[in-house]
Amino acid sequence: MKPIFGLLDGNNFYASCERVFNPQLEGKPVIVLSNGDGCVVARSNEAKALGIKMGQPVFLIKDLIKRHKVAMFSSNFELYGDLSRRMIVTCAQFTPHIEVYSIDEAFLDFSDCQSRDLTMLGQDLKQTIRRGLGLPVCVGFAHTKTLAKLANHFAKKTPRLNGVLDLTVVSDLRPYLEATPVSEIWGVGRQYGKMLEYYGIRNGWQLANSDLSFIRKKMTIGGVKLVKELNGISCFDLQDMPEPKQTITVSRTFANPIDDFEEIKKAIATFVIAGGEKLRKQSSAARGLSIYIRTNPHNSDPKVWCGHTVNLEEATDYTPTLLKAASYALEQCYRDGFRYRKGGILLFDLCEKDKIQRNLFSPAPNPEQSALMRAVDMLNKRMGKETVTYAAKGRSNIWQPIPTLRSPRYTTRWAEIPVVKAI
DNA sequence: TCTGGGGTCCTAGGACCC
DNA sequence: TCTGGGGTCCTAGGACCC
Repeated sequence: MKPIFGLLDGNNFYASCERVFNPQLEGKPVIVLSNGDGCVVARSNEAKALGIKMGQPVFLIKDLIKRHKVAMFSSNFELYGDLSRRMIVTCAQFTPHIEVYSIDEAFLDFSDCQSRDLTMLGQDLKQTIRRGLGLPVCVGFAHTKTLAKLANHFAKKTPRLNGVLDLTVVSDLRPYLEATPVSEIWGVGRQYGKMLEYYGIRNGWQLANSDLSFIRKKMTIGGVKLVKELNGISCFDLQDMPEPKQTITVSRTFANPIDDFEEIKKAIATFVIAGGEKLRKQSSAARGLSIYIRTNPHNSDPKVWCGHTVNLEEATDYTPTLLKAASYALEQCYRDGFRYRKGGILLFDLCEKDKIQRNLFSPAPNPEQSALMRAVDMLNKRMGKETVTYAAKGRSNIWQPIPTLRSPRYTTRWAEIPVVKAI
C-alpha cells in the first residue's frame, strides 16, 4: 500500500491574512514587507501581475506602488502566526497526522483514506478553511511529498481545478512533469537548476528519467531521493513530531546604522533574551553561543563583519548566563569606528535540558534559576510579551524599526480586536 | 537614502587513533 | 629506512527550503 500525502498551502499567505480583516482589499494588489519595511516578502496575485518580485527592495518600486495604489503592509507576524495555528487546528479535523512544514504549509497523511475520493476531501478541507478563517488555500495529493508539492503547484495555477489536484488517480504523470521546468521541482534550486540544464535536463520528466549514478555524483544522496520521489517511490516520511531545533538564531537588521557600542550591546541582549525563550520552549539547553555584527554590504561603507564564539563550561538555558557570555563575546570582537547595520546571535550545541552533561567540579544545579526562568516565561505568556524582562536590553531601542504600516494584531491583542460598528 | 530572517542536510578534508 | 588500512570526529562550505 502506497502512502498518500496531501500538501496544503495558503495562497499568498501573508497577503491573504491581511485581507481576512480588511475585505476591501479583495481584488486589489497587496504586498507585505520584511522587517524594517526593506523588501517585499509576500504579494497578492494582482501584485504579482504588476511584476513585483519576491525579495525586491521597496525603494526600487516606489513609483509602481504609487501608480497602481498597491496596498502595503509592514509584516505582522503575530497575526500570521495565529492564523497559521488556526489553519493547522482545522486540518486536524481531517487527519491526525500533520507535519507543519512552514507558516503557510502543511503535509497531511491520508494513507488511511485509500478508497476515498480525495478530490472531494480536498474541496471539503479547502472550503472549511475558507469558511472558518477566510483564508484561500490549495491542496495537492500524491504518493510522495515531492509529487504532492507538484500537485499543489498545479492546483494553484490551473483555475479549472478549483484549488485541488489528486495525482494518485493519474496514471500518466508525464504531462505534468514535462510541463514543469526543472528548477521548479522541490529540492532543485538555482545552482542545481543551472547545472541540470547544462546537461540537457530541462523539465521534471527528464529529471525523473535521468541516470541515478549521474545524479548521485552531481547532487549527492538527496538528489537520488528526489528522482525516486518523482517516480512515485516515497523517500521522505511525514514528520509528525517536530524534532527540537539543533541551532537557534535570532538576528535583525537595524533601523539605522549604529556606531555606538552601548546601543549594539542592547540589541545583542535583546536577541539573546529572545533566543533563551526559544531554547526553553523546546526544553533545550545550549553549550555554545556566537554573536556577530556587520556593516551594510550594499552601500559604500567598509565591509566589516565581527563575530565571536563562546563555549560554555556547561549547557544552560539560564538567560542571565547567556547574557553574560554574549556581553563578553561582543567586547572581544567589537571594532570601534564602523556603522553596523545588522547583528545576530546563534545558540548551538543544544541538548535536552534534563540531560545536561555535568562537570565534575561545577557547583550543583541551582533549582532557583529554573524556577525563575519558568516564572518569567509564564508571566510573559499570560500577561503579554515583555511583562518581565532584563535591564540589559535597555528601555529605548534606536535599532528597532518601527512598523508604521502594520495592521492591528486582531486576534492576539485585546486592545487591537476588530470593532463592528452598527450603522 | 532605502536590500529579511530562520532553518536543514550533505560532503570533503584534516586531525587523530589503533 | 621503508611501509598499511580502517575508523571516528570535527569543521567549513555549499546546496536547499520557506
